[in-house]
Amino acid sequence: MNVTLRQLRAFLAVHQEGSFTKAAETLHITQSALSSIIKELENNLELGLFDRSTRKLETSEAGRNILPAVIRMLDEMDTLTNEVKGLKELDYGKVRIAVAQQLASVELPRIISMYNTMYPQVEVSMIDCGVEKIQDIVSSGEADIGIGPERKLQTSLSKRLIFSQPFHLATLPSHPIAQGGRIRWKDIASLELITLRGTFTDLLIENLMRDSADYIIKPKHQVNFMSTALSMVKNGLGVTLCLPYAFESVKQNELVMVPICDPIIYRNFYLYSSKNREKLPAVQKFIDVYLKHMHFDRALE
Amino acid sequence: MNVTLRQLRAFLAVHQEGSFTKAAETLHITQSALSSIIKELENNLELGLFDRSTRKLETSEAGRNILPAVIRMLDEMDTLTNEVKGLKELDYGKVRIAVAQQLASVELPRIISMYNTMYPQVEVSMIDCGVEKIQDIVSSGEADIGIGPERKLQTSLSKRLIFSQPFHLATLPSHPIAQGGRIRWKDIASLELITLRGTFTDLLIENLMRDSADYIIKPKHQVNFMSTALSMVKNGLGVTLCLPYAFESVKQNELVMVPICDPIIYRNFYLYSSKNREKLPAVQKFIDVYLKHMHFDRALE
DNA sequence: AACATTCATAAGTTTAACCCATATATATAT
DNA sequence: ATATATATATGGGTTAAACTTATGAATGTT
Repeated sequence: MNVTLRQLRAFLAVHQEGSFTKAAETLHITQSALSSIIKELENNLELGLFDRSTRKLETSEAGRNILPAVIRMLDEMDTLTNEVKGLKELDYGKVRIAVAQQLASVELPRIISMYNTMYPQVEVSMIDCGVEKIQDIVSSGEADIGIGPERKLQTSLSKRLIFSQPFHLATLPSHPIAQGGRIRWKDIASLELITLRGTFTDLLIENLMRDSADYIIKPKHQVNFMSTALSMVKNGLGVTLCLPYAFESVKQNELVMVPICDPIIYRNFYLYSSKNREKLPAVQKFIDVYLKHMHFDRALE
Repeated sequence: MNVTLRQLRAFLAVHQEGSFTKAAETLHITQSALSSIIKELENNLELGLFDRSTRKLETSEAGRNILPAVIRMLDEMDTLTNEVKGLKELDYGKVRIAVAQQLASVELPRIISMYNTMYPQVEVSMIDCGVEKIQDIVSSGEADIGIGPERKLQTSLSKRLIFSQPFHLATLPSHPIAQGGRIRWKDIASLELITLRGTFTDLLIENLMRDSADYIIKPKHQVNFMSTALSMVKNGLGVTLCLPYAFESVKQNELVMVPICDPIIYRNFYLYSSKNREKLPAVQKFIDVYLKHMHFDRALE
C-alpha cells in the first residue's frame, strides 16, 4: 500500500468538486489521468471511495470516513511548508551567539535589538563566555556563531575578520604620557606595566617585532581580567594595555586611552562559525546585519 | 515545491540512521537513489537538511527544525492507513438500519446484539419508521439498509428477499374458526373482517385471485394500525389478517393465529439498499449476519 | 602515503505518469 | 422508446521520472 500525496489531493479535489471532470480542471490534469489516480488510490486502500456512475458521483461511506484524516494529512503538509517558508523568510528560527564577555556589552546589545525589530519572530540568544571557550561552544553546536579575538582556529571552524583595533595604553589622566596624545612601544619599557595573563598578551608578543616585545615581556604585575587591570591602573599601580572596544570600562574607571605606535599593532576580531554546518537563513542574516551595523572599523586582515 | 511522502520518509531515515548508505539499506533502495531523493527534497524546500561531507553527516539546524513536522506528517499517514485498515477489518464504522416499526422488536434486537459481540467497534443504529418511509430513508442516505415488506422499488434501490410469511387470521381463541387449525379465503367472506388501510391490504388484493379477493374487499372495519385491529379483535369486533412475525402482539392480546389456505398467500419481506452506493464492509457483514441468523423461513421469491 | 569508507554524479534502463482518442453508461429531452 | 448530451472508464503511445550500476571525489584512518 503506497498512498501518495498526489492521490490524496486528487481524492479531496474530486470530493470537493463532486465531479472527476471539474476536479481534473482544478488539478490541471486530464480527466483521464485523474480517473486512473483515483483508481490507483482505491486499489491501494482496497476501498471504494466514490459511488459513481457516468451520470452521478458521490463520495462513498468509506470515502466520507477517511475524509477527515485526509484533510488533516494535507493540512499537516501545509504546516510543514509554512514552517519551511518561515525558516527561509526569517520569521522563524533561532540565532545563538557565543561572545567574549568583554565584547558582550559593547556593540551586540544594540545590534541584537535592531535585528529583533527587523525579524521579531527570530529568537536571538547571547552566550557570554570566556574568550577561550568561544570556539568550543561553536564547534559543539551550542552556538551558531562566535565573536571574539584571534585565536588558533579549530579545524571544524571557519573564521571571518570583523574588525581590528590598535593597542592603546590605559592610564590615569594625570599621568605625563596622557598628555602626549600617543606613545611608542619602546617608551613603555620605562613604565610600570600591568598585563593580562594568557593569550591576550602572548599573541601580542608574537605580533610585535622581537626588540619591541622585550618592552612588555617583563611586566610589573600580571592579572587575569581586564577589569582588575583597569582597577589597578585607577589606583596608581601602573598602566595597562587595552583596546578601544573597552572604552566604556576605561571611562568608568576615570582613565584615558593613549594609542601606541611604532609600530601600530592591531588585534583582530573574528566571527567564528562551523565549516560544515549549514547556516540557517536567520543566522546568515544576523551576520549580515552585524557586519553592516557594527561601528568598529574593519582593518587589514 | 512538490514535496512527496517518499522524500520525507527518506529524510527521516537518513536522520535516524545518520548515514545515507545505511538509510538506503533500510529503505531498500540504492545509496545513489537516496542521494538524489534527498537532493530533490532540499531543492524543493530550498533548504539544506544535512551538513555532510563524505566522512561525516549530521542533520542541519534547518533539518532539526522541520523534523517534528515531518514526523507528525508521517504519523498522520499511519493514522490514515490504520483507519482504512479498521474500516476493512470491521472494527470501525457504522451500520444504520431503517426498519418497519412492527419488525423492529421482533428479530433485529437479537441479531444486533449478536453482531455487537462479534464487532464491538461497529456502531449499529436502528431507525424504526413507518413501512412506507423505509425506501425513502435508504435512498436519501439516512440509512445504509432498510428492512420491510414488499413495495414498489425505487429506481435507485435494489432489493433482496429475506423472508416470506403466509397470511393468518387473528381471532379470539373461543371463536369457532380457531378450532379448525386452518381456514380458506372464501370462508372469510362470512366473518366480520377488520383490515388495515393502505398497502398492506391493497397488495394482498393484488396477490389474491380475483374471486378470492372479493372476500376481503368489503371489510366490516378499516383501521390504520395493526395494534388497533388486534385490540378490536380482542374485544370481539371481528377477525383480522396478520402475519406470523406479529406473533408476540397477537399473544399479548390473548388471541390466536389461524393459517389461511386455498391458496396460501405469502407476504415477502426485503432488504433494501442503494444500487449505486458502495456498502461499507461493516454494513455488508451485518447483512451476512442478519441473513444467517434470522429465524424466519425464507420462501419462494 | 595508501587505503577504506562515504556521498555525489553520470549513463542507461525500467517504471509510471500523462495525454489523446475513444468506448461505455445514463439522465434528460424529444 | 429513442436520441442526445454529458460523465467516467479504458487503451495506446509518448514523455518524464525513478532507479540501478558504475565511477568519481573527498576525507578520516592505518
